[in-house]
Amino acid sequence: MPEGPEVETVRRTLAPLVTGARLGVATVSTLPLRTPITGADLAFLAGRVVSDVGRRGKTLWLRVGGDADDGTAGDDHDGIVVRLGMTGQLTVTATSLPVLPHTHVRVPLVDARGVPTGTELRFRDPRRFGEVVPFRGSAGLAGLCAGLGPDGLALDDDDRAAVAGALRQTARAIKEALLDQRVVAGVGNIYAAEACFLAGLAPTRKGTSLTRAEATRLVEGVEETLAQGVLHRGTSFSDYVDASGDIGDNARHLFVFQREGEPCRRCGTTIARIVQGARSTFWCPHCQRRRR
DNA sequence: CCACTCCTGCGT
DNA sequence: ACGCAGGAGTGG
Repeated sequence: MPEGPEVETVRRTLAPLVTGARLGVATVSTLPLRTPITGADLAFLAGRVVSDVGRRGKTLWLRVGGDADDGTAGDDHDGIVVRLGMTGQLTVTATSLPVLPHTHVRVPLVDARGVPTGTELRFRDPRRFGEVVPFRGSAGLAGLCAGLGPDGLALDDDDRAAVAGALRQTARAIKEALLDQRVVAGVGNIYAAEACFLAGLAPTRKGTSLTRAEATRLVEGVEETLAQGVLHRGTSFSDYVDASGDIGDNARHLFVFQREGEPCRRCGTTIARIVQGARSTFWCPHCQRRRR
């Protein structure tokens, strides 16, 4: 997926397209997503106005205000959470454009009288590891974000200290620890490897082996690589697109991810690939020499 | 800690 | 035919 920078790019491109817009009646495909839903589960959206598009880590949400068309009273904390999984796409598309295969949720945008405006929100996800989950009331969104650590794109000094401390406490390899959304939210397989590179640390280093200075560098590396990802509007290898359907440009700025066999951009050493926790890790054996 | 699961698609 | 893919959860 779509890791934090990609989800943030979706949020930034989606917000101006839907904020203040009124939603119509959602349609939902029959194939189950990670969390199965039906059209009835999204019926509360009809007639409501999008008030806010938010994100924490890889979790994106739309909140709606006002009351529903069916007369039931709305709560300003109602909405939907969208998780993109590996191949999810959340776009605003002209209704006239072909509906691509694997499109699972469609929500038309309508005017005050309920007349379609000609665009719709679409969630497409070939592998169906993603999900669209309705929530009602403030406790609903909080529950869906429970367990997420601080957002890696918005760390304050307290967060930085907490993340560095958590990394120094785990017996796991640092690259695997970075994938744990409870430690820091929004880091996935691309940016975990990139953060280790920027910190000059072998991805196999145990968290408990890090000095304070190394842990601080690793947190800085996380922040730097995530910020670079947003700057370049996300990394597109296959499926990722923003809310307008545009790909991101960050792949060409990566130092190690998916660069096995290619020369390191810093030292020319051949980038290596190893497997950690059943997932590929790319790294530069020279720039990330193991110390200790 | 690991292995395995959910899925589809693409490259070799 | 097989391995691999940006995620995340479960069960041993």
